[in-house]
Amino acid sequence: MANLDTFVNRTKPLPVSLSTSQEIRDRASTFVGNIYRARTLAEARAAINHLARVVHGAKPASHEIAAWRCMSLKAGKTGLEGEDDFEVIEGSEDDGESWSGARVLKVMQTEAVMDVVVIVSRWYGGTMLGPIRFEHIETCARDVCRAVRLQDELEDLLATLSSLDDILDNLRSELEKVKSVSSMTVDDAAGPSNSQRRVRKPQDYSSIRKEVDIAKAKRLVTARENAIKNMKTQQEERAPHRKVLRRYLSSYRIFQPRCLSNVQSLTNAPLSPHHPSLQGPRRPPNPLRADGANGPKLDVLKGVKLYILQAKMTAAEIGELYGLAERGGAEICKDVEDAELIITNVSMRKRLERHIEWNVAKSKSLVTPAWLRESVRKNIALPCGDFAALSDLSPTTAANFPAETDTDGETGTSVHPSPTRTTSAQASASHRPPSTPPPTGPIPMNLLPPDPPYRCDMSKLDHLSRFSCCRASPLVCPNQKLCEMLDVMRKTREVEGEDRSSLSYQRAVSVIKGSISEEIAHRRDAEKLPYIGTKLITMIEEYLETGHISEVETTLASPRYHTLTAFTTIYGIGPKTARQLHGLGLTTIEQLETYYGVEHHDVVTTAEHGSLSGEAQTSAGTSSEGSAKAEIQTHVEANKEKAPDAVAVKEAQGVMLDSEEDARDVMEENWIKIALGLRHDLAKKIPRDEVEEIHRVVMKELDDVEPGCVSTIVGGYRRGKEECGDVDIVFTHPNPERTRGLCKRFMRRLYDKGIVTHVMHLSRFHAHNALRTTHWDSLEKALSVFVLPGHKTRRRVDFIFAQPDTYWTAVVGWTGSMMFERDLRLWAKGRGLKFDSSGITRRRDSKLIFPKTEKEVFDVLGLPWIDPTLRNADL
DNA sequence: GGCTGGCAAACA
DNA sequence: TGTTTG
DNA sequence: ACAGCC
Repeated sequence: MANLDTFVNRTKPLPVSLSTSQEIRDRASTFVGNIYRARTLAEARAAINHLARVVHGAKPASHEIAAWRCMSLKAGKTGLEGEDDFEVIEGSEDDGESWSGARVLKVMQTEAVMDVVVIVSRWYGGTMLGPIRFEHIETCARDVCRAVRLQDELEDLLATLSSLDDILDNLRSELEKVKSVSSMTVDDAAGPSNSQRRVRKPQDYSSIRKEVDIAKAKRLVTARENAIKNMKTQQEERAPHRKVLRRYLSSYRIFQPRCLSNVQSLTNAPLSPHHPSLQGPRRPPNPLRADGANGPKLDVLKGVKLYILQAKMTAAEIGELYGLAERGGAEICKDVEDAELIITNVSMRKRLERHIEWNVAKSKSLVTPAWLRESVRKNIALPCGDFAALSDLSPTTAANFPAETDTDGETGTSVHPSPTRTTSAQASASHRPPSTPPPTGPIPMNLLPPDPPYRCDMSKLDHLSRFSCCRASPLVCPNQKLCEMLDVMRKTREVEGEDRSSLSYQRAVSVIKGSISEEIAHRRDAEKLPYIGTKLITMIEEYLETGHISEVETTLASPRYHTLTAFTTIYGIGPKTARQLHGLGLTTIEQLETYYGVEHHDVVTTAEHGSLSGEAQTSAGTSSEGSAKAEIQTHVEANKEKAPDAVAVKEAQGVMLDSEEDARDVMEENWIKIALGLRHDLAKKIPRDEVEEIHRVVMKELDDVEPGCVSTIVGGYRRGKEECGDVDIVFTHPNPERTRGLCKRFMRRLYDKGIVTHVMHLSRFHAHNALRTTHWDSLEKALSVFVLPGHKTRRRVDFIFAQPDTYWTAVVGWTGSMMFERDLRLWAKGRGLKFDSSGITRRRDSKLIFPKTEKEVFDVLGLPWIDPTLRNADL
């Protein structure tokens, strides 16, 4: 063997299959998939050849169907200029099995694997399989793609784990050193406190690797992180000088771009720092940001007036630089004119002139972000000349260097500008007292609402566009009555499960709301509108002549319509379930309650908190509940009584139900039961000022959990509704690492404090798997039931936590309205983009785009700016 | 005339 | 897996 | 069971 190996004389290792799928056998044909790493076309080709000729050499397959996706440098590019230097090279070959290569490629695209080649081999057995063969081929391909993704994720986790282990070790020994020096109290150590300085044997994670136990790896990572946190607090208590600690923390952070270790183990070629696999969803946190923004205050830049030009910067970088500037004690100017020093990534005069006048620039010192980083790191204001951002300006940059002038005298300017705000886009921003600046540094300007607000240029809107995101749709339109009638049609179609028809009516409503500024007086006013066809014209004509629409009237006269729509108002009951329940013979919500076994004390939540709410109580309860009210009293007094009562009611009406077999399926203790209990509260609209109060309370609580967060109230409130069905809030934190898992932590706290009574839905998103490696926590959300302290009525509040990079797409995505969102996606699709609330992706190459402001979301999509209050495309 | 119409994630 | 949610 | 696109 050794001889053979030397004989083969290869410079590269043989391709090794990263994963092999299960064999699929169907009528004498066999399918099996393999996946190989391939960073270039040549590597892909080598793998294909190797599989076909060597691996399958003894028993050649009839077809070796292959597809590849490689991220590669564009010709003549270095990779140093950013993501634009890269492109995706993808392709496929059928090897006689027509169309199949493309199918494999499609699977790879949806599975978002990159830098791999997938080969599905088929041994043909003599029987034609028909189209089913494509399913087999795709199954094999999907198998191996998913396996590789899991492997990648696991390797990432293990790499993190071992680096965390190292840090932990170092921390332990440091801690012991400190202990032995400072005092003799050894008793209160955390963790294994064997004082011997033993060298840790490298942890054995091979079983995790073998079992591909991602869950376990994740648990271990969390455990290590917590351990480190504990050590850190201990260390801070014991040793006031934190330099050592910071060194370890920063080493941890530096290691965090875990994909780096992965990628490099696969190839000898060092990766450019801009390789998209390092950008993309899992962005490598800048190590300097980690302890840059949070480190101790310095005086290096005291009195230096800085302006940070945000053009060509990522949100993360902006955050980092603001943090550094704050830490260095610099004064951050809102206006270029006030500044002496400009931090910028722009290196070309033309580009700069779009933001700053040339004459102004000439009087300043323009440096790259590296200057700020280095100055803070070395704790000395470095000469600017070495960091000139524009070579044209390097003389003035050096000459205008402000730190050289005596700054100590200007004590007046060293007052902190403190642009810090914890805020929403609304006027009701919750301000932090100026005396206590947040420990996390100032909030980057781009995360704050724009000042002044964007103006909506009506002339740019296309009122006859097919997309509601190109139109201005006010809350109420001149044809509101007509819209309400059409919405009745929409609703019947919806509850009846006729989606297409429902969509048509919804479109019609949105078109009318967005395109007509005056009342429709004649059918020709409506005829020119898109989505208004013959049927809609007929209805509109009838409305114009008679003031009503017969089809709407008959619908409104139908008990079934009212039952179904009433049922669907309950959280968790959609059209299908509503129809099922109706089919069971249930017609009122009260019957639903008995059906689901809701007990009355569940129902009347408001009264439960205090029987003083007699008024609210009667208005909520229907007449049939007159006796129910009495029952509640007895429940509260004597709990023993309630069970027989409830059962009795249930039996009385539920006899017929018991005969239904599948009725039991729906009966389980579930959200529907709880939602039924809360229905009176949840049906109530929330006035704007209460929305604002909820927001204030939420921000105050959040400030204790994680200071420095930014938020925007979205949803109907932001669209200007006077009364809202629920409250939606989008949050982020300038430091991306602060947002991870924050949703869960925060909900836990609110729940413990009794502010949130139910969490119906808690999620970690794994959206936007656009690149090879999985990325975590693009968006987290919680749907909750919330009660303001001191209030009685429970409210639906949705919490959405976004990474700073995706903050504005999240805001746009959650501001709505529904129709506006659908059309945003549709519009984006038409322009080769994919929009959702956690990002914008260019379909061609899966490149992620992170708009830095809400306006930029619209710019990227090529849309005119539309004010939130004009996004009411639904009724 | 045939196809599309928004979408992903979490429950049950 | 289908249903519901935003 | 409605409308638009190709």
